[in-house]
Amino acid sequence: MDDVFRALADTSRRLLLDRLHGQPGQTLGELCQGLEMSRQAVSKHLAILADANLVVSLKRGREKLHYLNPVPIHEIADRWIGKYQRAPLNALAALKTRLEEKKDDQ
Amino acid sequence: MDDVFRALADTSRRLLLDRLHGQPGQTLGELCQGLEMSRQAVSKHLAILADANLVVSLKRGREKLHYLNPVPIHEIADRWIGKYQRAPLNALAALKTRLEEKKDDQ
DNA sequence: TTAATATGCAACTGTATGGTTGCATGTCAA
DNA sequence: TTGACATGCAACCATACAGTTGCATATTAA
Repeated sequence: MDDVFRALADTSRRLLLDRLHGQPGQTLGELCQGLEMSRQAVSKHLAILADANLVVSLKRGREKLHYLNPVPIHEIADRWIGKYQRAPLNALAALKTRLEEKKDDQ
Repeated sequence: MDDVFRALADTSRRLLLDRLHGQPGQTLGELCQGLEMSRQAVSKHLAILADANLVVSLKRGREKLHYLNPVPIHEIADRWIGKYQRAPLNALAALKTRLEEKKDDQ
């Protein structure tokens, strides 16, 4: 799961996921279009995303088609975020008002 | 939102969130107990979490009480993960079986 | 006031990371 | 077969980052 969090930490990689979500099966070259990065930079990002299993790929001739794999994101949502969904929002709201009352505290 | 993803990328910081989730209002010293890190390392992590608004704190005398703020996590779940929840799992499953059929691709 | 406690700040270090350039490999088309 | 195209690999660079050590500041208690 660490791989997934690490992979998601970078804006460029989240952008790539976003693009693959919008249009699945894009090649490396297609993913590069419109980006400021070099092809090799994109390739490295894709490798990191693939290591985290967030992207799977399929070779077709000299091209490589890339697909978003939402499963790790689902798992994070279920196993990790779910835990914090049950966090006491009301208790925090009360704390926040206390903090706002005496703003000098930082 | 970038701050939040960055903050969540580190295992130690997720551990700290976990501890604050289990027992809210802990001081820096309390959070250090049982960890291998130095106090300053924990302090830095807390600063990063605070920048991302994942942790809010409240000064009480010479102590500083730390609380988990689940709001940014909720926002990520709603605004970001929600988008991928609607990703076509079936299409991917089909792709995966294709990949497994000819494993030499990778 | 003084000592102990709790935290904050700053400088420094090693390593991870994002990015580049250059070249190699593999595949398609003429 | 030859050239163009798509991708892969390796070395290199600058910066970010996690962590440390050392000292400063602020609060409590004797």
